Amino acid sequence: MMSESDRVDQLGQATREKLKQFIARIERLEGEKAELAADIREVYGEVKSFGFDTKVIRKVISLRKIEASERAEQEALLDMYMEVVED
Amino acid sequence: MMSESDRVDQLGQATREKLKQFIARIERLEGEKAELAADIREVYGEVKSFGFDTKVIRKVISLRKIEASERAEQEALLDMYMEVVED
Amino acid sequence: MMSESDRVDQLGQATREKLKQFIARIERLEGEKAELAADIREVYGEVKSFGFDTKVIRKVISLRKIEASERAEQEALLDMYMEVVED
Amino acid sequence: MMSESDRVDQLGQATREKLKQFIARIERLEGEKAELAADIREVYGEVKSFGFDTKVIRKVISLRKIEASERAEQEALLDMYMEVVED
DNA sequence: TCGGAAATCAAGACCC
DNA sequence: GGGTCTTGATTTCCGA
Repeated sequence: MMSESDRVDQLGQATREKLKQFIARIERLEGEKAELAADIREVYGEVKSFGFDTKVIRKVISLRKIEASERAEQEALLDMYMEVVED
Repeated sequence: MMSESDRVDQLGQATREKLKQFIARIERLEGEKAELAADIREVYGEVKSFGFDTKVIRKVISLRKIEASERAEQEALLDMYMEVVED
Repeated sequence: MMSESDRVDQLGQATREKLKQFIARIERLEGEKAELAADIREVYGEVKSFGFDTKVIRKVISLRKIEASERAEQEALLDMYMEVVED
Repeated sequence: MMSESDRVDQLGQATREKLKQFIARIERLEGEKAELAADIREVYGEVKSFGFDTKVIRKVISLRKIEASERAEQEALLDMYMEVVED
């Protein structure tokens, strides 16, 4: 059977290059995402040291997220109605 | 190396029986779930043949689902406040 | 601008009633589907507490599903042959 | 019973302000995080349209992540040794 | 009906 | 160790 590296060798140089670029882009984006996650954790740390209950804060934020998505849904629904009217 | 069937043969009869029962239960439940999915698709078919726009209906239903979860979140938040008061 | 509720008001009473019924039916079916999903999750819980590897069980079930659909395909094929013979 | 808003009113103005700031910061960070997640999804879309198998790419990336953390572990170990030598 | 895009769901990681 | 977050897999959905 053909080994993995043999197979990789058969990829064109350009293809291999493209592959490397994709991986690099994804890894960079994931790195930034991980940094943001760390930042968020840090803020929660501050929140706690300030005497707030992080559990409640989390719940508030998740509630607001749901509210936002409800607004988005309502707008989407309204847009659909508008289209009906326009036609 | 020991083949899969040899290995299965080494399971006790009772264990094998139990395994078959689990699989049967899951398959039955998944079958029922699939039936319900088919029923839902069918209702959307009726909806469409009735002249309603299924896209809108879907949006309405997802909005109502979000509303329900918002209510749940609000209750959870309220519960947390209540605990604070009780303590 | 005409509000959404104004527009809904313009739907005939019967149409509105029908719409409500459709939504109610779909929501009921989706509720039942969600219950079954919960049941299935529960069975997997039992499976695990029984010492089986759920990952393997999942694979077995998906294989059996594929086999079943293959069988169905083969039967369909056989039916076609049969029709040819009959005709 | 005291309403939620009554209770919030009892918080000092400064405290309330601080709370709002924390929530705003977290929501902003989460927004950016969500954008990055969308970007990543987009890149995977490109990957696919380029003819690569995303499953394989994902596996490569997760392997590289593990390798990176192994390297980090080894460096940490090496640092420990170095400290011992230095002391 | 197929294929891709999106939602959903469960498992694993990870932090507290 | 409990709970939350994230990821990966599966399923579902829609358009072509």
